[in-house]
Amino acid sequence: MNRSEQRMQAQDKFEKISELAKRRGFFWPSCEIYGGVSGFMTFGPLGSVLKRKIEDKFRGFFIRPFGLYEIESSVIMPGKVFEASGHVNHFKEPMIECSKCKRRFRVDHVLQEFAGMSDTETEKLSLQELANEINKRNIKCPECGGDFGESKQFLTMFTTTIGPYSGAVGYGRPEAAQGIFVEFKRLYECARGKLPFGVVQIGHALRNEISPRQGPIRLREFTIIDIEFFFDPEDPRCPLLKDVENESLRLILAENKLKGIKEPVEVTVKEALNKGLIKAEWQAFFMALSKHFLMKLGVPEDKQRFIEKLDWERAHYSVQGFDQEIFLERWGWVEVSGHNYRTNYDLKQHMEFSGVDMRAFKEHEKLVEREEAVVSPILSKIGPAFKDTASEVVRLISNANPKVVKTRFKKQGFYMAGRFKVLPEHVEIIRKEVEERGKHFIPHVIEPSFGSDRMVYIALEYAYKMKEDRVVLSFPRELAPIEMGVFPLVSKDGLPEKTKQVYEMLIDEGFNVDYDESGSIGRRYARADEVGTPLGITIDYQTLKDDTVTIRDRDTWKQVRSKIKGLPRLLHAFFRYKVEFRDLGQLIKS
RNA sequence: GCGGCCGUAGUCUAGUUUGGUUAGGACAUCAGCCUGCCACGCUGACGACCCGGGUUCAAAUCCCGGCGGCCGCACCA
Repeated sequence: MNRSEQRMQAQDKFEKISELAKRRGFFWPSCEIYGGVSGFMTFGPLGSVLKRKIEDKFRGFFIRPFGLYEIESSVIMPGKVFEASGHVNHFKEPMIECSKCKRRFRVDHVLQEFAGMSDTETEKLSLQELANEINKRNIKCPECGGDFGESKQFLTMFTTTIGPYSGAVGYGRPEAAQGIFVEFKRLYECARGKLPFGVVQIGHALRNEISPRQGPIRLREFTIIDIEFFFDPEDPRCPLLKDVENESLRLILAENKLKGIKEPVEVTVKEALNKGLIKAEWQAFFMALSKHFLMKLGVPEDKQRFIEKLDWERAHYSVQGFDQEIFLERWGWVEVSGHNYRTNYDLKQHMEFSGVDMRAFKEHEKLVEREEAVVSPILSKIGPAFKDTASEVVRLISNANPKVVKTRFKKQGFYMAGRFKVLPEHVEIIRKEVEERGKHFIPHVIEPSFGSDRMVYIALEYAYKMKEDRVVLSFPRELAPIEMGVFPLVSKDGLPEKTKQVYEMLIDEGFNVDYDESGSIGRRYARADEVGTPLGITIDYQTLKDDTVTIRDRDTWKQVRSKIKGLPRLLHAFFRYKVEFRDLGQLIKS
C-alpha cells in the first residue's frame, strides 16, 4: 500500500486512539529518541493514572470483598524456579529455517503436520532429536520445497545472570504466578492454615516475543494481574456462587469450536456447572466476576465472550482454560483474561524440585483411631548383627511396609532392606493404636489472569465517542484520570483568583483537578472532554455575588448551578456513584 | 524472523518520481490582545526531514545497512 492509498483509508479506532494517546499523554512507544524498541510502552501522565485507577478498581472488585492477599514478589527469579514450573521446557520454540526461502517454522509443528507425529511425541524429543527426525524423514520446506537448515531453540523468557561473577542463570518472570507459588508456605501461614484463600499479584512480567505488534495489546514487558486461588480439591464448593449463579456467560466451547461453530452458547453460571461445561465452581465464579468487571470498564455484555482452549492450545499446567475475549474494532476478539484450572501442578513441581513440603493440612471432623501394623526393630539383635551399619538398617526397616516384610519372611525367610538381609529374629511386627487427626494434601489452584495494559486500551476504546465533531472520552467517572476541571469564565475581573481558591479547596479534598484559563471557555471544555474529565466547574460573575458555580457534565453538556460550600460532599458522593449529575445542583436551562 | 509498503515539528501532512533558494501548510501548544458558556478572532513565538554510512560540487530526495511502524506469513506456551 502506498502513501496515498493509506491516506484513502479512513483512520480506524486504533489509529485515532494511538494518536490521542500520544498527543495527550496516555501512552506511547518507549525510547523514541533512540528509534524506539518494539514491544515496550511508556504510560504517560494521564495513562499511568488511568492504569492505576483500573488496577485500584480491580482491587475493590476482586481483592477487598473476598479478603484476597496482594503481594509483590521479584521480577527476576533463579533458574530453578522456572525449571520446576516447566517454563524452561515449555516456554521456548524449536525453530527451523529453510535454507532456500529463509522462511522459519516450528520444528515440532512441521513434524506434527508432515510426519503425523503427535503433540506428546514431539514434546519428548530434544532439539537435536527433532532435527534428526526432519533429516531422517527427508522433510522439505512446505512453502518452497527447499532443504531445511540447522534448527535453533528460541527461548521466549528473558535470560540473565545473577550476581557479577556467578554463572547462576536467572529469568525474568513470564507470569507473576510463580512468585506466588514459591511463597506458598509463608502465605499459607498468613492465612493461618485455612483454605480456601487467594493471592494476587499486580506487577510486571516479561516475555521475549518474536514479533510483538498491536501497540499496548502485545508487549514484551507488561503488567499482569495474576490471582492464584487455592482450595481443597475434596471441598471444591464455592460458597459465594449464589451471588453470581444467575449471571449469564457467553461460552464458545471446545467441542463447538472443533465443529466450526463460532456462535457462543449463552448459559447461566449455574447451568454451566450443572452441565459440566465449566469444571470448577471457583473458576465459574471468577469468570462471572470478570465479565462484570469488564462491564464496569465500559464493555457491554455482547462485546465479551469466553472461549474454551482446546487440548493442544492449553498451557502445560492447565486442565481447563477459558480466555475472556473482548471485541476490538481493529483486531476483532482479543484476550483480556485467561482462566485456568492449574490443579496442584505448580505446588507439586516446586515440592519436588525444592524438596520442601508445601502440603496443606486439614483435620478430620472426628478423630480417626485405628490399629496399624508397624515393623519394630529389635535393637539388641540388630546392633551385634550389623555393627556400624546398624543405624542405617534401623532407618530402612522403620520405613518398610509391614505387609511386604511379613510375606517376604513367609516366602523366603528374610527381607532385603536395601542391601541388608534382615532376618525375622531382628524385628517384631506389632500392632499399634494410631490416632489420625487429619491429613496432608496439595491444594488445587484456579487462576484468573488479566492483562492490565490491555484493559487500559479497552477502556479507552470503549470510552471513545464523537460528539459534534469532537472527541469525548466517556470513561466511567471513577476511571477518569482528571476528575474535574475548574475554569474562570473569562480570565479577568478577579475570576482567575476566585477560581484558584476553588482549585486549592478541591485539591485539598483529594480530587484530581485541572486548572485551565487558556483560550476560550469552549476550548477548555473541549480539551477536558478529550481526556474524559467528567465535570467542568466554571467560576463566573455570579460566583462573585453568591458563591455558586456552574458544573458541566462531560457527556450531556448540561449544566447545574451549585454552592461552593457544598461541593466537596456532593462531589465525593458523585464519584462513588451515590448521586447522579442532576443531584449536583439546580439545572440551568439553556 | 521472512516478504511488501512506509518513516518530515506535539499531531496530521506538502515536498521525494526529475538531487539545487530560507523544507510549506493545518491543528495543537505558549505569550499578548480579545472573550459573559461549548475548539471565536487578531498579533507574535516555539517547533521537524528516524539513525549511520556511501554517491555527489550539492541529499528530506538516489544507494547500502540499522532501527521503528503498518499489512501478509509465522509466532502469541
